[in-house]
Amino acid sequence: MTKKGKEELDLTTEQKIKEAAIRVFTKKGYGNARTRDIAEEAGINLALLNYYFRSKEKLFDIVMAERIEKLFGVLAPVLFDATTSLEEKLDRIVENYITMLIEHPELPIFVLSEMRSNPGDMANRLQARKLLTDSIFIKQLADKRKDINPVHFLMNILGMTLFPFIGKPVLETLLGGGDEAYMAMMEERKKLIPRWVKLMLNES
Amino acid sequence: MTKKGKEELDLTTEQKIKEAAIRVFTKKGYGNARTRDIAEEAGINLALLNYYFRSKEKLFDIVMAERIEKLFGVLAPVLFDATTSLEEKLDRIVENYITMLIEHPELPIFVLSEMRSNPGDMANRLQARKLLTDSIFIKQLADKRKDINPVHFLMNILGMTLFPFIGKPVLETLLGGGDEAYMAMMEERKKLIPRWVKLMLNES
DNA sequence: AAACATTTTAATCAATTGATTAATAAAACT
DNA sequence: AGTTTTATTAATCAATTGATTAAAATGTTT
Repeated sequence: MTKKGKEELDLTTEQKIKEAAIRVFTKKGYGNARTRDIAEEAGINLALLNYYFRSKEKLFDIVMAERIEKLFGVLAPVLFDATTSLEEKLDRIVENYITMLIEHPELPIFVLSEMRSNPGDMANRLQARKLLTDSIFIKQLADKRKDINPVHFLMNILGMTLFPFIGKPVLETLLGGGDEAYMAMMEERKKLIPRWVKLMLNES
Repeated sequence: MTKKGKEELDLTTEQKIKEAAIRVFTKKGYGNARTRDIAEEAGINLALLNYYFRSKEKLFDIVMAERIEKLFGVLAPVLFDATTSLEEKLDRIVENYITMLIEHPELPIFVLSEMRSNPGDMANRLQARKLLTDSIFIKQLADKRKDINPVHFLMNILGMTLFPFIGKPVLETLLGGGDEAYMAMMEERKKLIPRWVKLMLNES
C-alpha cells in the first residue's frame, strides 16, 4: 500500500469510493443501493470497490460506523462537559445538532432506519447507557429536578430537534416554500427549542 | 372473481398476501424485502403474488397507501373536530397516537424512511396543506396565540410523540429494561406530553 | 356430468447484481 | 533499466430475484 503524496485537491481512489458510498447509502439505504451506483458515483471501475473494500457489506459497515459517529458525536462532548451549566448545555446541544443537520438532513433517518434492520448490534456500539450513569448533564438535571425522568427529558430534546429532519418530506409540504423556507425555520428552532425545554425545567 | 362466503376465521389468498406484505415491507423496507419472503410469510405460492397483484411495486404501493393512512389518519379527525377545545385536542392527539404506536411501533420509521426515496409523490397525497389552511385546530391556536407558528407547534407535538418510536433501538438501550419498560414509559408520556405542550401554550 | 372459469402449482426465464478473474497499466524498488 | 508490487480495466460468473408460463386442481354454471 503506497500512500501517494497527492492529497492536494483530488482524493485517493479509496477515499473516492468511501465518499460515494456515503452519498449513495445515505440516500437509498443498504437494500436499494447498488454497488454499481456507488462505482459510477465515484467514477471508478466496479472491481475497484471489491479491491479496496472486500464486499458491499464491509463497505456499508464502515460507512455506517462513520454516520453513527457523526450523528451521536455531537451529543457526548456536551453532555460530559464539566465547565457549562445545564441551561448552557441545552443551548449547545440544540445549536450543534441543528447546525450539523442543516448540512446533513438525511442523517437521522438513514441511521435510525438502518438500525431497525440490525437491532441491538449498533445500539450497543454507542455505549448509550454510560450516558445515563456517568454524564455531568444527568447529574445536573437530577440536581435541579429529581422528579424529571432524564430519559423523558432527552426524548423531548431530541424529538423536537431531530424529528423535523426525519419528517422533512411531509412537513416541508405542509409548510410550503420549499427547502429554503424549511431551513430558515430550522434556524429559528435553534433559539426556540431551548426556550421551550427550559419551560419544562422550571415548571412548578 | 368469485368472492367465497368464508370470511370466518381465515382470510382469502389476496388478504393473506397483503397482510404478509405489510409485515415484511414494514420490517425490512422495499429494497430489502424479497417477494419470496412475502410469499413464504403468507404461506402461498410465489406466482400467486403476481397473479393477484401485478408486481412487487404495485403491491408495495397498496401497502404504503394503507400504512400512510394508518399513520396520519389519527391526526385529521381530531384536528378538524369542531366540538373540542384546543387543549382537549392536544390530549386526544397524543393519546390516540401513542395507543396506536404501541401496537405498531415500526410504523413511523417505515413510512418516513420510504418517503425519502419517493420524495414529493406521497407527501402530496396527504393534502397536508389543507391541514394548515382549513383545520379547526389551527384556527383555535391562532386565536389563542397569534405569535406561535403552527408548524413549529406541530413539530413539537409530533416530535415528542413520534420520535421515541423512531429512535426506539437506541433509546431502549439507553433506558434498559427491555421492551416492557420502554412501553411503560410510552404510557407515561400520554399524560406528560400534553402537560409540556400546554406550558408552551401558556408561556408569557 | 360437461363445459367453462378461476385459482394454484412447479418449472423456468431473463435481468439484475455482488463478486471474481485474468490481463494490462502504473508505480515503486533495487 | 529491469523487476516486483500495486492499481485499474474489461469480461465474465454464479446466485438471486422479479416475473412468466403451461399445466393441474378447484370451483362454478348450466
